[in-house]
Amino acid sequence: MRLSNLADYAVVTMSAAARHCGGGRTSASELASETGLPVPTVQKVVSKLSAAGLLRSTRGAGGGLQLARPAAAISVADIVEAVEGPIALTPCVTGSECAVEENCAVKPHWPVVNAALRGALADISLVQLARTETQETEVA
Amino acid sequence: MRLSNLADYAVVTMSAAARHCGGGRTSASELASETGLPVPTVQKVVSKLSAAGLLRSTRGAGGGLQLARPAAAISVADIVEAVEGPIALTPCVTGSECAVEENCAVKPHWPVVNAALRGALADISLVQLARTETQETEVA
DNA sequence: GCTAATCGGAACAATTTGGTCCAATTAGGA
DNA sequence: TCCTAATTGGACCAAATTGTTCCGATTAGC
Repeated sequence: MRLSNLADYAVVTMSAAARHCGGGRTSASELASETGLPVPTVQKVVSKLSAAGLLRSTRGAGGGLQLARPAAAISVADIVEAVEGPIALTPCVTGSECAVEENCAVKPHWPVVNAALRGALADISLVQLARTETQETEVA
Repeated sequence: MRLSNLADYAVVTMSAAARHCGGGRTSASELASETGLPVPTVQKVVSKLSAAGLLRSTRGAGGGLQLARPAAAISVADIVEAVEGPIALTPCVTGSECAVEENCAVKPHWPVVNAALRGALADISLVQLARTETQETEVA
């Protein structure tokens, strides 16, 4: 019931990358120094993120990373799914391989919980995360 | 982002145990045969469940299990927390040991998601799960 | 054409999880 | 009163996933 560390790092990394929306060009090492995470870890996170289509990477010298989409169109749910795969609390939700599929009275209840979780994650976009820590309690 | 198998088994096991609310006395092997789960696995699940105070166990011959509380007072959140510990998507929620605690703009958003998930799990009680699979779509 | 810088994937180590077994305990019968 | 049988409780071991690190492939710039 806990988010994996990689997914947590991915959210932080994307949050840091969103602050470079103007320039658009950032490197993995720069993101590592900004977030305080080890460089190899950020590299792995960035790889998964770009493989999922959330980050656009340019190889070679002078290359770098940039957001594939505007920050408003990227939610925390997208980032988590990019790293951990589809959000599914139980195997029943996606596939159907359940050891006790016959008399499973619990199955019809899982999609409700799953939707609630995913909805809560989808409600948070990158623009809300891109604000610095000195954000005040804005009366939204 | 997936529930552990043990927690899934625990929910199924408790759902099966709730159907014995009348007699109150059930054994782990009986629950295993009803759910189709391997016996040792049910034993382990039952141990954690009784250690958490959700199940009352009586040792010795003729002993057995029974729900410590009425089924209406037990929610899925209780079962999950009994097996996996407190529900916390990130370490920030419970403790404060975060590698990037300084400039973590993501931290204030996690309690919201965490509460949404826990609320969805707490809304489902054992009485809803105790119904057999032949339950119809009751217009609640 | 060469060098330097960067991403991408592969390999290794560690932690947690899942499964199995045996010992401690106790009610029931002789 | 003693013995037997049945059941839970905790401990042990194997496996999978996760987390970290490293090295190779690729490309712009000189």
